[in-house]
Amino acid sequence: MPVARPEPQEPRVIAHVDMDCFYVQVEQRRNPELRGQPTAVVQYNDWKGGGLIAVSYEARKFGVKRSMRGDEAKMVCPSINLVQVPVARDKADLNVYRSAGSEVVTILSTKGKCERASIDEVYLDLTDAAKEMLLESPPELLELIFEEATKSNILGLPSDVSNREDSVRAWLCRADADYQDKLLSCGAIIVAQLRVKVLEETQFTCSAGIAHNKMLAKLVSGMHKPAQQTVVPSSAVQDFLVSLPIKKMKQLGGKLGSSLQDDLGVNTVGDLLSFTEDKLQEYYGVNTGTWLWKIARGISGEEVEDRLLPKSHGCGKTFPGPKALKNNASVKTWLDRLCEELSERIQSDLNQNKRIAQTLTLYARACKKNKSDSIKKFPSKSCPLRYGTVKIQEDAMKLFESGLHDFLGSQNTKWSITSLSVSASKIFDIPIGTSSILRYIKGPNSTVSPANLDCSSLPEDPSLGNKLYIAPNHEEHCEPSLSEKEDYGNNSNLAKQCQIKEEKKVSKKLTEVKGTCSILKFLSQSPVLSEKRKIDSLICSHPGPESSSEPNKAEEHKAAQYVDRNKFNTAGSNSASSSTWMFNVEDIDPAVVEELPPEIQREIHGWIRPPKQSSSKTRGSTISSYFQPAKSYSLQAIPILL
DNA sequence: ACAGATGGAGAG
DNA sequence: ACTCTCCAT
Repeated sequence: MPVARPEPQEPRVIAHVDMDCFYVQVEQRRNPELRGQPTAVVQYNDWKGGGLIAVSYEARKFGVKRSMRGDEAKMVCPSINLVQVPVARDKADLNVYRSAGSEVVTILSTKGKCERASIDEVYLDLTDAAKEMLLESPPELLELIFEEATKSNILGLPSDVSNREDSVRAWLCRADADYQDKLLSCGAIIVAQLRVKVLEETQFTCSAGIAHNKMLAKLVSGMHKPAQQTVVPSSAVQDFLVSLPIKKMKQLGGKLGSSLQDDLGVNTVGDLLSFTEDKLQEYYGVNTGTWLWKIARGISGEEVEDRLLPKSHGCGKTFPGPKALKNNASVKTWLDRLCEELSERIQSDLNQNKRIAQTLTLYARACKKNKSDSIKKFPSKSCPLRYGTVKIQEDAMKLFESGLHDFLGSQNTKWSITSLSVSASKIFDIPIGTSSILRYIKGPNSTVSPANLDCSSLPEDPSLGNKLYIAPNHEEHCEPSLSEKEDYGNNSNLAKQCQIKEEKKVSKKLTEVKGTCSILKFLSQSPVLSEKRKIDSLICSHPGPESSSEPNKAEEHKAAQYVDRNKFNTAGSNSASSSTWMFNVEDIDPAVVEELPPEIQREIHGWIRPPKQSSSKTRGSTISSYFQPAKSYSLQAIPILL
């Protein structure tokens, strides 16, 4: 349910920028012959020509609509070009569109706060930029108003005049405008500039709405398309809203909008005005009631978030009709593919944006061939996200089994899965200072790089367990510098140890480092390092954090340790060119953390999520707890930035 | 059952 | 914290 936000007192300048039939434009850039042609982007061609997900404006003239089938489109528009979405791992792969969207965001985020609202839409808060322009070069003094800006559509301004651009120019420059409208004029000019820049640098056109809040900006960004922008002067708001069909309002396109129509007889936003706030709260609760009352008056306090990246990553596929998955093996096949893609995407998010996802969720839709209660939904399931393709695949499969268990209940009927998806959410920036762990290990001013770590003479004897050897590349390898001393204080056990060892074994090439087993294990296991090194000798035998509390999983965990030796091959598959390494919590020995200096400990604890409440009460059944994927890890992943 | 894929948000 | 439902494109 929508909720009203406190509105800022100061007038704002907000823009909503929407790419015109974006996927089509991306394909047209790739193949310029498609420009100016009726074109649609379609996914999966095999059934009735595939489903349309973007339609060019030339094709729209023929009545081609999104979510038509390719065959239908051909019927109404025989000359249409149907371009297929790229396919990877037997599923649609939208990555080309995602990165094209990023190109646009990069440009649009240069003039103020920018919120990526979707793959092809952003909100901008241009208040500051507009104010600045008003001070330094107010439109009324501008000799040459920016050409594109004069093509704006100004709500409330007669548009059927012969010299439209002149009247727009006059409006943008009028000296007697109130402060708010002057800011909007500046906003319109800035947006026009941005749109031209987007076109120049990406070849993509877009449309935009400029208003005092997000709601109005969004409402009008699509009013004049393609490649146009629309301004909403505050004086035009009321007239514009009164006649607006209620369903056109964002958030009212669904059931709430229908309820407004069917239950209250509200068909336009104007109709809403006759209801008091109390009355609306009575019908729809205090939150939604207040929100409705305000939006009817064009009031929306929603802020533009400063966020250029998505909050989650998901990938899924539907298995309609006869394609439904009917056994565990086929589910596993598809889940593995989906997880592979998801893993790649969170890995590149980590590498490129230094962000970590914490939660893995599995969604599915299922049918029971039983009879009556086939309306029952397949429950979604989440668990801590562990990096590495194989881990994600394993956890996702466990989530599926858990969900299926709940879905079937006690019944023992046939089932079929019509849709599967996995998603990674709760994504956080890696805290600054993260690299201090590696700095610490490497020592100050060290030029040690993974390649310098000498792992060629690692002990063959697994019983050496917690000892690994690292070759310093110069004497001061472990000597804390002045700043490092400040950072870590005097109780730097490891540094001291290193230092002592260094002094003792000054003649020796290898320095023994105690207590850093897990971290060094990680470093030495990285594919960046050596491939010939014996992995077996590196496997530490420290117990997993959950093995004591969940005896029934101890064995499983032990086995997993050995299976997991491949994890870095997948988690860091492109780590040769990457600047980030990941390892999972089970790869770090808690005892190691205690040996680290407080500063480092604090850093690590900053990444630790409080452990979940003991699940033994809520999940009493042995069966269901068996199906639970790893839940007891309090820390899923630790990044090391190089 | 948008025989799609992806994303965001609020409520319980 | 997890799950469900709704909404948008």
